[in-house]
Amino acid sequence: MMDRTTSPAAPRLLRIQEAATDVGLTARSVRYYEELGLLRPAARSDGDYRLYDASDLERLRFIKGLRDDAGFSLAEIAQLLEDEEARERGHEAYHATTDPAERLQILRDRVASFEHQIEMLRTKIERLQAMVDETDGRLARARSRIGALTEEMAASTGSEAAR
Amino acid sequence: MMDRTTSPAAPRLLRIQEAATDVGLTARSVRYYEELGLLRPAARSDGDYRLYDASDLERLRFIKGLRDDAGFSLAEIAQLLEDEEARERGHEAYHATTDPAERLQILRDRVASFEHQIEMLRTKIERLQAMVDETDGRLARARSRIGALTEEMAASTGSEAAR
DNA sequence: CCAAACTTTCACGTAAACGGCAAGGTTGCG
DNA sequence: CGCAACCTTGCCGTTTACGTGAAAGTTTGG
Repeated sequence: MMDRTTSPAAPRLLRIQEAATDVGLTARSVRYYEELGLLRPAARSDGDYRLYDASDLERLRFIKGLRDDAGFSLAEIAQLLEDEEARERGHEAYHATTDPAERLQILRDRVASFEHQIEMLRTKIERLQAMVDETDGRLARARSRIGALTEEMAASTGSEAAR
Repeated sequence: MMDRTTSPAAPRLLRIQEAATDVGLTARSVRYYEELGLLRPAARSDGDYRLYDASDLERLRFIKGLRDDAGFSLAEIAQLLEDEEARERGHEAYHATTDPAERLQILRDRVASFEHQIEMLRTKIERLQAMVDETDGRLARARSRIGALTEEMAASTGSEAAR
């Protein structure tokens, strides 16, 4: 009633600066990622302005997450995204056929791809966890020394008080 | 009898190339790390060759682990190592005093430093884990679709066989 | 003692991941 | 329609983390 948008479900497109700050990047970085083939804007305006939609923002957040959190290089990220796209192409191929055998194969490829990605991440996690464990051990030793020391001190004050 | 090394418990020093390949780095990287203040060789030969001992190798492995596994920058690693050294200085200060209160303070600082380091690592782990979880979910969905599909296929073959 | 292999410092080169600026085109508000 | 604010491509600059010599000194087996 009140909302009289022209097209049904307008996709809400953002220009580069807004898209970038939205996900915590700079416009320059976003253009650079495009240059590397990590993404392409959903559309361009008449005047050739880049226009990004929600899925683009998701993709940008994914990239930023991999870069900042996981410390992956943009080249590695490109690889992961290529795998992702292979899965999407698989998705289309999946709907393009009705042959259950073909569909099964597509799904199996997806599974393998996911498993590969998970393994990459798990490897990193394990190594980080090993470092945490080691530090944890040293932390525990320091704490037990604190415990021993405070007991000692309590004992000595106690004997003083007892005198 | 057979082993007639001059000094008792000779520290076994390596020159840069052997030390580097030993831990999976290049000599250049090791020199660069020294330039950044990440480590200093345990000794120098008469002719000024860098000589590394076991603890140097450990330190180099630590650096490499942080760089490769955790994706930390050398600047971040420098920070972590500085914290570590602060702890070591604390260790010396610890043995230099007998005042229990002072010792307690030193131990508390150590604990705080360890806790800080663990938190840094845990943060990274959590973010990676979140990515694993998401991928895991997608993996599960793909697998359940495989399950449904194979059942479907089994059913259709079954009905054919039943006819 | 000598040559091969290793090392030193100094210096320049490079790939990755952007930052920043110039010259010009685009949008959109008043 | 005018102009401020944003965008475009192009290009050069910068930082990080090394690679790659060059020229000279050091070690060590034979």
